[in-house]
Amino acid sequence: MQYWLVKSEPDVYGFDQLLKDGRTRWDGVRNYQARNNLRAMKTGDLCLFYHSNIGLEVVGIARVAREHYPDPTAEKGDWSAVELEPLKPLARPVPLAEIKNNPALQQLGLVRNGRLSVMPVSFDEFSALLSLGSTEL
DNA sequence: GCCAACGTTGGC
DNA sequence: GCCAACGTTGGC
Repeated sequence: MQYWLVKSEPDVYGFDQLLKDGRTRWDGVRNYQARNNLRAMKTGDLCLFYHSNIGLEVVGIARVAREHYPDPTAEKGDWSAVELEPLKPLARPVPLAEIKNNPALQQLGLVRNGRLSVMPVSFDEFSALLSLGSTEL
């Protein structure tokens, strides 16, 4: 079991929309590092869902429902998509500012490289974020 | 709206 | 293969 963090702008596709849809294709990634992370995802892996640009907080947990396959939205190039389904929202969203102030979370990709949209999260980091979010699995 | 950080492109 | 120029992302 691996843990991940994915970013989305909530005015484009937010966690509420994922709850409504029940499942979605995670496509449009056009960054090699993020793509390679998508390819490493296994069915059942858990993803923290972060709202970038608006909100700036971790809002929910999703689960990998389908492993990577060629991204149908890519007209050229070697890109991948996965499918995600919602697990549950966080009881309390965790703001980026709080993450940045937490010594245990300084290694998080979100803090170290603000531009990466799909990143691995260690079990300890995942646990710490759930705890900050007053949420249990 | 600005700008820093990062990735990509293309000339040499 | 280097590096300058440019584009994009995303926090502030």
